[in-house]
Amino acid sequence: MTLQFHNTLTGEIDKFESIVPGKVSIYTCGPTVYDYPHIGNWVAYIYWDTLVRVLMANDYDVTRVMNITDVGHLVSDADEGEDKLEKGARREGKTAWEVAKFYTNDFLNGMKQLGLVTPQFIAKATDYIPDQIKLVQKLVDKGYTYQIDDGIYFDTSKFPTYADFAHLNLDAQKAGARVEFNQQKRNASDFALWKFTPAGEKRDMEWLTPQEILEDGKWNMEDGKSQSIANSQIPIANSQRMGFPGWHIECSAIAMSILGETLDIHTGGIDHIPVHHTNEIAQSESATGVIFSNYWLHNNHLKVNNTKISKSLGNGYTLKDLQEKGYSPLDFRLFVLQSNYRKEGNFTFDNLQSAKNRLHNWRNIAALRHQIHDTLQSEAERAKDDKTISLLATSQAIIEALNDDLGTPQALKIIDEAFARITRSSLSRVDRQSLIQLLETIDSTLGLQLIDSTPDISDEEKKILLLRKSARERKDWDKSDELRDELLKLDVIIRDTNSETVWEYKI
RNA sequence: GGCGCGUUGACGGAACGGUUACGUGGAGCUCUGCAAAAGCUUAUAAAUGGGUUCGACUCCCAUACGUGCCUCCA
Repeated sequence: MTLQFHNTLTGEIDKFESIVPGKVSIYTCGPTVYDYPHIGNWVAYIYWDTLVRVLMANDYDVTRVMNITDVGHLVSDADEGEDKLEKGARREGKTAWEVAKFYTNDFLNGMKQLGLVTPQFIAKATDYIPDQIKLVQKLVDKGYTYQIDDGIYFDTSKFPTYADFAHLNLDAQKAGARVEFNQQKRNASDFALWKFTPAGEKRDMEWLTPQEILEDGKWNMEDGKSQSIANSQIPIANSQRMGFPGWHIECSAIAMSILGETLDIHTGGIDHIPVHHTNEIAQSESATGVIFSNYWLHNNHLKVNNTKISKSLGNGYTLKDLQEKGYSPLDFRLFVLQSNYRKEGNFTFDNLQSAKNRLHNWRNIAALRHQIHDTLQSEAERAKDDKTISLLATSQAIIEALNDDLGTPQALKIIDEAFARITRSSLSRVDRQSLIQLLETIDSTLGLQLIDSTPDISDEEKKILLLRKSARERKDWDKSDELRDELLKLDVIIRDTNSETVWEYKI
């Protein structure tokens, strides 16, 4: 099976081909750091992490960029309303910079807990202000922009394919819109590239608006009239017009600065299709004249108890909430992998429990590697062994399942079937090396850390096991049960099969 | 008001125009020193009504319900 993904750009499952053979560039829309991420946010990062792991399993050299939106952009697509970071700052009595730093660290910590591969570039928007200005400059120079009272806007009517990506019906949307648009905008879909700090305000995060991106060195004053900055009546301070980037410009600027004008893959949530990604495409392709990204992958959303997660409803659990209820980030990771990234998921604690149990069972399989010895049989004999052969084929089957548009549910099924073959057979017939190899494949593609999370039992515990073995051999059942209880207290469960005794983790 | 999506068993969740998905949980049986595991069995699976077809969970139409975007949010 070749590597293929559902591409929003074409609406089809497309065979993946990178621009440079063997190398792939990916841009992932990252978090806005003004609050704790909820489980719905994490779903996206888990799926895109799987994408990266699958590409690596196919021997691609992956260069991935994820932005951190640490500059306040506005709360709505209409470029109106309160700024999230400034709002968060007020809520917590901190500056926007402090808020951004705090939640950036929290996010990075969450990534670590979930076992997400760190992107090669984690780009903070505030570190790329000059790049963003440069991109605005380019669009100004090419005539794609216009300036109104509150900022510099992109004229979407100058990008004829604007509606194509999201299959928008702009006229119908305008007619049905329930929000009022900024009356100065030429088209309802026009968006801000650069916003001016409102007169008389001081923001925590603001930068000097370069004269070059302003129209003829003029700007509209509050009375709506254009005045020249050369006018000596205007105080010098006013000529230093402060501003900040619009909502969409950072992703284009960061992506192209680091990865070049055309990316292989751009990822994000489906909610980004109609506005954010549509705007990214418009501004990027207007500036460069070449296609911005060859593949666009979008993850569906997660619901909680069949209702959507939203900040305003306050039903978004955080990783910490899950941990307080006894579920680890990896339990959640397996829960997420149980469904396809394009399907709307539904989170309930029952479902999470189901994933937790599944992971626990898998860990007990992984622990078997400590309990079997390297087989002494020859290569020829090993090749004859069904179990060995099927375990080796399983690794390849997992990768092929994932290659087909990130088929994580199918991959999990393959793992279950392979593990079932192991539990059914006598331990002496399982080849240790091929089990380890399978576990390594699972960990590298799905990030479940089966190997790291399943250490061997202690020497003390092994000693008890041996004592119990001899007690059983002389049919001293009282002693045997006593030793079994002793191990249970140490969180080791044992079970006796026909030929041997197997230990498992209690938790 | 405009545009779109979904509806599979107790729960989660796949594939597929005809063949047991798989997992988690429940019940029963077998095996077993006990326990556990495993194996086997089991519970009216495809929202509803039509249509196409030799045959539909799978394709088409309608209805119901749910839900998403257009407004924060992945």
